[in-house]
Amino acid sequence: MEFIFTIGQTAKKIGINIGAIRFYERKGLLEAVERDENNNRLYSDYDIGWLHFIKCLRATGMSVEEIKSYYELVKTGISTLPERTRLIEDQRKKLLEEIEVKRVQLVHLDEKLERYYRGENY
Amino acid sequence: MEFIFTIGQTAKKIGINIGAIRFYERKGLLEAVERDENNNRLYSDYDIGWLHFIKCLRATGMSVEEIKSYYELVKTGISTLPERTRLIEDQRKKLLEEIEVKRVQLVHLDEKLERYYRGENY
DNA sequence: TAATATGCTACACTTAGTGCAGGGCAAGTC
DNA sequence: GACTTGCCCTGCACTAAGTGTAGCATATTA
Repeated sequence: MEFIFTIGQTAKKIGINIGAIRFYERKGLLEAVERDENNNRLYSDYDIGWLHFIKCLRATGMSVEEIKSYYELVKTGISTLPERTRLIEDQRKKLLEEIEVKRVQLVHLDEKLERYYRGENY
Repeated sequence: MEFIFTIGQTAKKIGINIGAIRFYERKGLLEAVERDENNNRLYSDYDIGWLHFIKCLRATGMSVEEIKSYYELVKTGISTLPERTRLIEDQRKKLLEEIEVKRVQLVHLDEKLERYYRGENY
């Protein structure tokens, strides 16, 4: 009961496009998974967990290239834990900055709306 | 004293790439600006203000295509104020959602870091 | 037996730019 | 006068991170 999900089921479970999964595989973010007798990909719970985390990292703004580097570290083992920690910390910092930028833009939109609500044209 | 800035000065003022400005012009987000006798673009304070707002809208995640539609409405005049208000309101909503997504991802990163700090490999 | 659903690969296309090649023009300098 | 530097021009190629499509295979279901 290890490899149980087709790519379609996997994509649905994670909330990601089938093409994106294949794309990540091509880019090396993902080991080439097992195939059934018809050459169809099969995903285990473990694969799905990792894909889920890929989605999470992408949502934080980490690039595919960076995720790949991170994945290489994961594969190397526990010795890379400090470096991985640093990578995630960096990403956390970038994410905080992005949120801050978005918040500033929110204020700008609110100011614009205020003017529009007062009937001003600009 | 109306057209005073070269494209380089303008880009610096706004904090945007020269190529991006030309790109926006090509896409119709911007009227083709005045040129000097050597065919170099010249930007007025008004142009710079609008470019600044383009940058702001882009930072909220509004697409170039949508900004173009918005610009068409601006050009049409005061009669489009309700529609423009709706567009900005929609964008505000999307932006709030994006901020929320980022915040959720921040929590995920923090959880990951917590595990890493405890020496766990995953 | 035929229609429907799902999967495969390979390739083209998209968005929002960035970077580069090849050239023009003006100012400063040797 | 020639040369270098610095800005600008156009047009084209390239990038990231996918998405969409064509053409094909296989499996289930009516």
